[in-house]
Amino acid sequence: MPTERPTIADVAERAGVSKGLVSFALNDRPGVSPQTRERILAAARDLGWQPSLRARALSVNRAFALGLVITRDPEIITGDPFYPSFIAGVERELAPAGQALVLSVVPDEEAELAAYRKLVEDRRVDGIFITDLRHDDARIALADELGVPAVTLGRPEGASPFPAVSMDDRAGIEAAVDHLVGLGHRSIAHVAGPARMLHGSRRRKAFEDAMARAGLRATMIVETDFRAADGARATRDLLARQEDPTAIVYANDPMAIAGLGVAQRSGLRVPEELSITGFDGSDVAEHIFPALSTVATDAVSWGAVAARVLLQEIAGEEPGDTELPPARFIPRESTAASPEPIPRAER
Amino acid sequence: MPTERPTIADVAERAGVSKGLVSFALNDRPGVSPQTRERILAAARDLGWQPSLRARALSVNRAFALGLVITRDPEIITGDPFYPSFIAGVERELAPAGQALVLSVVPDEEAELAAYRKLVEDRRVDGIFITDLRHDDARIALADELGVPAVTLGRPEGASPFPAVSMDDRAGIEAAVDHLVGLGHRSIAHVAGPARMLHGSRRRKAFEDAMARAGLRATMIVETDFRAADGARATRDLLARQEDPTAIVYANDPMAIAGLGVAQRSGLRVPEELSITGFDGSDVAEHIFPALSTVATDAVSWGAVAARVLLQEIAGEEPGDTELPPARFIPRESTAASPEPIPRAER
DNA sequence: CTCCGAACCTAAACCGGTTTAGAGGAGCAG
DNA sequence: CTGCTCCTCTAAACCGGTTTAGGTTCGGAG
Repeated sequence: MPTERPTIADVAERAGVSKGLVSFALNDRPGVSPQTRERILAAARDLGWQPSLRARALSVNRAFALGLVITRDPEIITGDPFYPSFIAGVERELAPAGQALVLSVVPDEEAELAAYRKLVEDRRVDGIFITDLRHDDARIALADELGVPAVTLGRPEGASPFPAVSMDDRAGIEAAVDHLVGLGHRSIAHVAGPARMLHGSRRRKAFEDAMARAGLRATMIVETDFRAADGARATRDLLARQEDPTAIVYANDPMAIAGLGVAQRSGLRVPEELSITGFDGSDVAEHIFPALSTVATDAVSWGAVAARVLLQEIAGEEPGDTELPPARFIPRESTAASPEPIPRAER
Repeated sequence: MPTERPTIADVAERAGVSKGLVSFALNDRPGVSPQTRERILAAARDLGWQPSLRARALSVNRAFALGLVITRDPEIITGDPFYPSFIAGVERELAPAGQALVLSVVPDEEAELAAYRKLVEDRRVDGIFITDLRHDDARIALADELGVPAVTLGRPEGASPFPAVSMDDRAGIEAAVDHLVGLGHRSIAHVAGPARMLHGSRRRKAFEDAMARAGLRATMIVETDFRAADGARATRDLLARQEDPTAIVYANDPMAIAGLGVAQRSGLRVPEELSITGFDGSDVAEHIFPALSTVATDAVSWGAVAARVLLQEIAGEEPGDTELPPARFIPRESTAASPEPIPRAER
């Protein structure tokens, strides 16, 4: 049976000083003579004293934890390559700082707001991550109302009192389009994410801009919910159209992989007859056949930097916005020269 | 500016009673007259009082949180379909109970033990989940030493003081083998998980048993680290052997998808020339071509039940071991009748 | 020799709850 | 009327730290 864990009072007694002085010594604060400090530290060591995070939390009014809420239908959360890496990056910063991550996974936006509110009102966390920004994102106002430090992944549309950590995903999409145009494609479609999600519409805009710059019309765009099933549906839609795309730019990898499945199933050869690009650099995308050309984002760094910024903010500094290296396009096997434009009927 | 949040003392003053009585009233404990109780509740409501979790944590010596440590190389964590669903299930139980989940993601086993220890010694959590059991798992002893309630996913090998929540994954593997044998396959290989992970070796054993029962020899088994890249490597190994498998049973979906890629790349038609099965029922597996026959596990329920058991344990009950419905095999398109056994040379 | 300030330290308040010991009053039995 | 019990409630201790106000001691300046 583990004997009662020693408290600061035990240390004080053993060192023959007052509680307060022990606290000073242990926190490296001035006003303690070197000998006494040494004696106190020795006593603490002898007793195997460890600070009680709870007592500290109560007296200094800090949680020593950060909060993240992920909004995903639990049945379909699988397959998203972003969060696990992001969290690993966050952890990389938090662990050495003695902070922890409190995670909530909720099914919808209503529950999301409630979860953030609860986390903050319970004072479980000192700051929150706001990921997957949406248009008119209610979380910005909520965090502001709650007076909690926050960091946003990407810059929100309106004014935001919080620092943003952004990664230019436009560059990756543009590079993908440029790559395809360079291969002779002129009929390029885009399977977009939800328009209400900022990165969904931003990638779509990037697609449109890149097409325009290439002198092409971006007419074939299908909106999805980012899920593999919807990526498959969107691909079927596109392949059923009059004007047949010779290339499809997907807003994420799971949809691209599902789209590849649809194309292959309908007898289309990839990349000979249809080129495909993904987004997010998931592990498995590299190993399918043909290997998926995709846009890699460094979610690990994103998490690490966001965590660092949030900690700075909590510490009272005023970190500015941060721009991470842009997402970069990785050509692999799923993209190739555009086929001769042969009317579908003759195929 | 949010005015200072009211404390229990404010409520007491407004209701004209002592702090202690307020605490009694708010916790529905006997010894408070109905009128007074009503007055106290009204006062709390008027002031918008909310309990301070921190103060409560300190006085009742509880964290109101559970801990989970995930061990994965951050660079390759992506693609694992299990944890996101598992966590969603956990959350489903925790949120209504007013509990939170503290998550750590660490790169290796050493850091894993340190993370658990830190979580518990900091008293950040009241109980821990032990997932991905290994042989001679040091975490059992650690949890025992720390005296922290725990729940294991699956039954560990040795004696364990903790309740286990298990899902029979053997059944799924056996069903997969039976399915393949029924299709005429006799040369079936297995791409296994790490032998030191319990579910890795258990699935392998299930494979061997099922093969034996069918009167077949389980000679073609390759061990991997569960990652897509290693699944691809294992597949190349198998396809390079003398005795050519007509079917491969993979220990998880990412490896199966990668293996499919390898097969297709080498010109093998799936399922006509090679049948493939996966494990875990990831979202995307359903949408590739051919759609992956796989074994579905209900990770969401697993999380929910594990959380419930852990909460019971913390509440002082002594929940027994739980057995979830077994994993079940879902035949799709990646499995078909065995090809005629034609020596490779003639193909 | 006196006075002042710095250095070191103690005692006590504080964070915001829970819990215990016991006070006071009402109701009831004897 | 007395004594006992039960009910309701208060005061204070407690959880384990941090922080503040203030008390000693000592050396050096005047």
